Amino acid sequence: MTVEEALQILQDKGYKYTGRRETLIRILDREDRYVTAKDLLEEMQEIYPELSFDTIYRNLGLFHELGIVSMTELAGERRYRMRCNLPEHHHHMICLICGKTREIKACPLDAMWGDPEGFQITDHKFEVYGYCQACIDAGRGEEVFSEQAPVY
Amino acid sequence: MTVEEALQILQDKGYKYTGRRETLIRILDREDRYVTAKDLLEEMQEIYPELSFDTIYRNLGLFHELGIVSMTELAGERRYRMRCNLPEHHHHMICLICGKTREIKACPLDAMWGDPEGFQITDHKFEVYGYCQACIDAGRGEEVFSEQAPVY
DNA sequence: TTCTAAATCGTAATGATTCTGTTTCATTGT
DNA sequence: ACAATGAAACAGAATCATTACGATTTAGAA
Repeated sequence: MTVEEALQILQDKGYKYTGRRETLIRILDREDRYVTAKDLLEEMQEIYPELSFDTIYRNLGLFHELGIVSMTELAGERRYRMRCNLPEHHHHMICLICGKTREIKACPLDAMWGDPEGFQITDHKFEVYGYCQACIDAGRGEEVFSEQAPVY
Repeated sequence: MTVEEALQILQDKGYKYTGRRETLIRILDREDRYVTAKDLLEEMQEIYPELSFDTIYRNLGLFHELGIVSMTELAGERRYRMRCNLPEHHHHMICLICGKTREIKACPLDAMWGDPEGFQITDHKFEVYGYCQACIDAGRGEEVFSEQAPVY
């Protein structure tokens, strides 16, 4: 998903253009990895110091609804990223340190034959977690997700 | 995982036996599906009216650490269940209405050849969501997870 | 039975997310 | 360009799940 495509979607659906929305989309695009609402707020506040969480959440909610962003939970925290542009259905490897992702083209559901007996499938999640080369090389590993959110 | 096995693990690791712990384990075992901490508190309070959330979370944390319970997030809420007893690694289909699970023996990672270039895998998640036959037959669908936690 | 550390209680703190009332602003029609 | 309209944003409070803390109780060992 490019910035332009995202803005186009908003316009097509009749949502208003605002500088905040465009900026938020640009930040998501630039980050290109899973980040928290707080991360986004802090980046937004460099430009709009008065910006409130409300605006972040409201827009993330809208963007998610419109398929502009993806959401997942890592180490007990919700994280968001610009939905990636690969048109085909696919999955991701996610770096637990920096949140960057890498595509996995195969989908395990393809290996199953439709709905199993007595269960109607509506959705699924396949995510592989670990460390990306950049984080390994940089010796990172204790910073970002390290204080592993309490297990419960 | 049976109640006895769970209690044995606690004893082996030197944790104290308490009626509350045993009761919590028995409830988890009886439920045999993903439930919220609140669900557990309410069931526990039928027996121990004074029981606090602290006790629920502290024990769930401990149990999770010891591999007695599994945790996942459905519709924005953390849910817990007694870890199932299948000894081999496997995954689950999860009913979005009642939280019951069904095993999937295959693991998509088996289809991959070790770590991909430049990514060190530490963990993964594969879950299939939908509706179980019992919930379909009972015409459920609007109750349990229906007020879909806001998308964001 | 006594002692000690662990477990629990009671309650407060935290932190993320959501909501409400008011104000500002983008868009549309004049 | 200007005013009207409704959406978006603001400010701050409310809510909810989760975690933390000091005091008390209890399990298990001596």
